[in-house]
Amino acid sequence: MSRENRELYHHDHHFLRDRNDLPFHDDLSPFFSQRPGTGASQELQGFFHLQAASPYMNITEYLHGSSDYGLLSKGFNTSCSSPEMFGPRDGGLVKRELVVDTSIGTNLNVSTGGGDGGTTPLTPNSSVSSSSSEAAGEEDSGRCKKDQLKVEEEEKQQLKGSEEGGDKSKKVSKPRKKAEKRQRQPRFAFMTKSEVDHLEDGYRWRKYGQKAVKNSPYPRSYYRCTTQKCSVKKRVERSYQDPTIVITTYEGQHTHQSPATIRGSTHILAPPPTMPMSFRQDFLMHQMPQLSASSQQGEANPSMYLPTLPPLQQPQFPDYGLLQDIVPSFIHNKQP
DNA sequence: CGCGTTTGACCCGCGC
DNA sequence: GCGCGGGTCAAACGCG
Repeated sequence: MSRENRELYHHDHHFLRDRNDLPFHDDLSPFFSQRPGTGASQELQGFFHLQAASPYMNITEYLHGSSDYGLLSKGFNTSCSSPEMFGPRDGGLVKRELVVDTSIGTNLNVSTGGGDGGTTPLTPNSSVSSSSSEAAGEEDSGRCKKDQLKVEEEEKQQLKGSEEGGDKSKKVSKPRKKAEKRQRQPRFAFMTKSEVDHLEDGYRWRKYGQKAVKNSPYPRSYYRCTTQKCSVKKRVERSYQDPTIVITTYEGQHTHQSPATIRGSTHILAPPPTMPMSFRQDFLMHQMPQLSASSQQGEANPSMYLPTLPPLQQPQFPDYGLLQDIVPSFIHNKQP
């Protein structure tokens, strides 16, 4: 590790320890903190509050303890924090905060054991918006009809238009396909301390858009998985409050293995089968950016990241032992 | 030539 | 109804 990196490491440490104003974007903050009755000014505190107040609600427990998506969803909704992960990558330094949002999506609320998948209020400390999943469902069903009608209408108009020979706009010569309603997928957000915007996660992404973010000098980039029939998307934006923080939001589940995984790194970190595929892969890829990046280049070298962990936290896996080890350590750091 | 990025325009939902 | 902002499309462009 270079001297520069070492300095960054210390900086990062301070960041975690001292900053109580973790930066979130307006649109992301609701994912992380949805406590009713809290003002906007408390959005940021909300997330931190959760980290501190829910020491036993970490992703590892859900990986271990839940055999159904409902519980997993609950846990995700509660917000999870990942360990600090340091290591040189792409010439930059990467540290990660893991935050999971499934409040928008409905896919995770698959038949929960207790039937409380999206409706059971959690602890007062949790940030769960239990109604959002339901609402999303209703919304979806409502919108579906609407959209279908719209599509039919558009088709009619298109026919009309072609008959009349009118092309009002050059740009939109082809009407967009809207047969399929835009469905909200489960989202999964990471906060990453990184110098690079687009982080390697083992998948291939194609950028399909970029938008300026309101109240932020940094644009938001939209990526889509390049694999055919895989509709996973991700948004990448830089926090306007702390430009060193990159917020990556995944949406959807990969219908395939990651290229990096295929190349033989799965035996090192086999995620639990209970975790949705994309979450498992993305999560692990994000926990092991160095690994995924290096394995992608055919030079897997776990020692690249192992030394960054204290001896006791060095993974004893197979399996996801690393997560198990790291998450509590991170949380312990948060304990007074 | 294929693949990925850029970028302006369009779509759509939502709040007022 | 209108405006705003987030999300997406697709043509143009760049690069290897």
